[in-house]
Amino acid sequence: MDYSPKKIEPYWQDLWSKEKSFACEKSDKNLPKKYILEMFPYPSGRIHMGHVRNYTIGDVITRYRITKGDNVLHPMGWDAFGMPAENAAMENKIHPKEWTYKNIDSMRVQLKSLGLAIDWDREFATCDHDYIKHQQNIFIDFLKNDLVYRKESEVNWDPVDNTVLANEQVIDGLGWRSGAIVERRKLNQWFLKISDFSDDLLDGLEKLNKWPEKVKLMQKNWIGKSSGAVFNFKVVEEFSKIADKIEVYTTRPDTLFGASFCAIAPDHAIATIISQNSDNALKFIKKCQKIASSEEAIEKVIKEGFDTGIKVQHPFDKDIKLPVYIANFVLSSYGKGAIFGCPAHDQRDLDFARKYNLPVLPVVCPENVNKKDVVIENEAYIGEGKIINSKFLDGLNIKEAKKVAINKLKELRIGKKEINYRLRDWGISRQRYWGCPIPILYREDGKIIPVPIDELPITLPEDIDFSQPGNPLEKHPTWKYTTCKETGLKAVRETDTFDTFIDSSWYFARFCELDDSKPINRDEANYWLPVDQYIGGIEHAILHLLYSRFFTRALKITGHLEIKEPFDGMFTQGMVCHETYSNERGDWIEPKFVRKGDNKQESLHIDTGEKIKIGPSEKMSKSKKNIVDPDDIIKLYGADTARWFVLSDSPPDRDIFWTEAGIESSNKFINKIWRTILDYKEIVEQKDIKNKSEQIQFMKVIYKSIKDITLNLEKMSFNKAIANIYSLIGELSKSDTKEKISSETASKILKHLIIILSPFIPHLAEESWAHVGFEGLVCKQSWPEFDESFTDNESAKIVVQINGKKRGELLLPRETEEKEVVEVANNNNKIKNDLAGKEIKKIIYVKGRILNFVV
RNA sequence: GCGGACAUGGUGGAAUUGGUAGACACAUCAGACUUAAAAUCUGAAGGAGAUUAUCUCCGUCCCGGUUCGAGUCCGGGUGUCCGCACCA
Repeated sequence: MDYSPKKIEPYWQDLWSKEKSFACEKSDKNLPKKYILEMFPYPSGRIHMGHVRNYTIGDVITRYRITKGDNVLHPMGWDAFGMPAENAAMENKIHPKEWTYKNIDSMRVQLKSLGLAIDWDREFATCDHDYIKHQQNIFIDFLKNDLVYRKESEVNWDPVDNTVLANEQVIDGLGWRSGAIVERRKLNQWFLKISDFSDDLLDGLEKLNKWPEKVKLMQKNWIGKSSGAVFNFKVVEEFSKIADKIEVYTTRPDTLFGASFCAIAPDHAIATIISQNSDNALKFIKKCQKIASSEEAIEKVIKEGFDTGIKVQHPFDKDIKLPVYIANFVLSSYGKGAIFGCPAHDQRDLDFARKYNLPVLPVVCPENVNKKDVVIENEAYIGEGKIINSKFLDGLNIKEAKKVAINKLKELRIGKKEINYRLRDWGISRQRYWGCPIPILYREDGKIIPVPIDELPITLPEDIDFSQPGNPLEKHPTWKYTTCKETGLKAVRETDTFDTFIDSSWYFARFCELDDSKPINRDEANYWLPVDQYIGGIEHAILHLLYSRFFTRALKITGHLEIKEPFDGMFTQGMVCHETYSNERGDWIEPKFVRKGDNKQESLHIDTGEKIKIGPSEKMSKSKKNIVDPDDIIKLYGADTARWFVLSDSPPDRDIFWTEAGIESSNKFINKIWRTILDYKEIVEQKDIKNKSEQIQFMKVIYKSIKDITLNLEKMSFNKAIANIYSLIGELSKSDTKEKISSETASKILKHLIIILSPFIPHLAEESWAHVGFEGLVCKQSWPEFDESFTDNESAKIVVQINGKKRGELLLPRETEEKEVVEVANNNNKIKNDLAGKEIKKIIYVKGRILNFVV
């Protein structure tokens, strides 16, 4: 009987669906719970291999936990708002809503064809009116609890299209559609006070011990807590009309005597004043505004400054006067938007000082270097040392000098110690149509008020025009005009929509119960949350996870939740990569159009016969066309084979390289499993009795495998679990094994084997379970316990080393004492020879492992 | 530019967390079955060398260090990938 995924996979998918096998029970306090969640997908229309990998990993854990007897929640939804829908509207004249829901429908079918153990009863999309309603409700609660405010903030502005651009739409400083030079422009926008939680978000990381260290480190650096000082530079008298002081933040108050200039951000208040009287300053500021607003763009730009002519006094020495520059690398959003530069001990300041011929005075002397020999060439010294050239700070180390300098600033009443954070408040306004409307009214009397709760949801108008650039909500003839019910005054709606990160910051709580009456059902959330295992790409390591952690805290303050941390366990999976192919004209070619030539050396286009150049394996992307469509793979090999491939070989947190050979070999092995099961079924039916002592050996094989696979599953080492299965099947399918195994042993092994396989290849497992004649569904069986009495513990291979080099090995009982092992080793011919004529200085023995002679 | 990660045979990876480097696979080669091919089964295999059933040396990106012992720990470097706040 052939293995036919085309027939069996849809059959079992239908059955699971009909029987609601994975619809999870409501909270049952008597049952241990597990909430397994993968990051929900953006409904682009087609699933890609990254999805297959992500959801397969989650599915294996889900199915495994079910067999372990847990009450498992494993839901699915859609992160449905976002720019691609608007782009599709502009390019293909299809309404974003229609486009999105169509995509959801086709992706749901695709996901179901993977055989995922998902509770589809809890499905929702973030663009559903129901979800919008609750999200707007939450926002109003945040507003009432003082977690929201409005301020001016910069955006990328395309002066040709008259529209706001996302960072990804700015390519080398130019708008992606118009090609115009992008400018920075200030808009009034809504912000969430995430920075109030900086310390709490930082401290919370320590307790997240089921998170990857690298993710926690990235978040820690992102929050960027630093200790330093704020203080004022007094502006020299003759410029006092412009300003009397400049406030700066520094983490190096110890280097203050090495200061040779001050620099302010291009949008600093003083820069604005200066630009009113200086065309050159204005020109320079305008030039700075042409740099895109992303931090990356600002940091990469060549460092330049504009000398304002203003001078400030050194706080510790009135006679030292420093020039003030407007500099393109000073960020107004960090610290005070102004710094002092100490070129000797900061590379960026040094580069700047060399460019504008500013003095470079070293004030830190490295250990073991004479004060006179400290010379700064083209490299700033940022290491430890003793302070020099700094009057009252001389001779102190950096740490002491910081303290003394801060105390002095305090004494002079011009500064103080300050803790600063890199994390800034979360700007949530987007000038786009396809997002959740921000429920705010601007009343004609100037008041800004939330929309009354009973008027929610504020939904998007459907009759919109995408032929004009800009936000269609702004341009809609009627949508934004309304009246305030309470006062009867005229009002205008907020036409900005929420950042889509808001949508994904609480969806995991919504899955606990689709409660009509409120966003989050507290009882259900209390049972299910936190998510026990969250799984997603490393690209979300900072923003999405940090926003969700903040949101959960904010939801606690507003009474929606009782916890602070949403995700107890976090796992970041690697990307799916594929070789890139291009023809001689440099066009990218999809892998399915490439075949090997007759000599196997070259690759050819399947239709045209053109030679194809093979490039390096990179992350699958539409732009390079190095995509393999999961649908094609499932049609050709079946979902079980696809699942098997994405789990095997590479560890799940590393990148995986998709290859034709790899998927084919997976398929071959799946077939081999099927044949082995059929063979064992026959053995069971023959009812033969075989040699008894050999049966114990076979049971040892299966129990050893159960142990290895279980431990590897617990560690999420799916590639190793799969290697264990390869070994097991290899052992079981040997003709010798099949001859000697008894009917009874074969039956026991078969039962364990199929259950073990079920999380990985659920369709094949279900089919074999039924085919062999076991009762019920395999997905509802209990995971086999491994019996330690069958695991071989008695003997051990002990490696004998001389000076750490392997010279031989001995097979001895595991518990053998050192004395005895040395004796056996000394009687071993080879080791005796190797030791001959050498003086043994020391013997190191690690029980059951290694014996090392040091000679 | 800043922050983070990774680097082991021809290829993907394993190594009990400082104790036999290369498990398990892919590709390759040889054999069996076959008229033949495919499929399947069996076996070989890091590199170099020798006195070739065996043994020796070299070998985990590069340079240096700690240790009886380093793929694993420490310092320095190189390369590749990810994130940088309006992509999701």
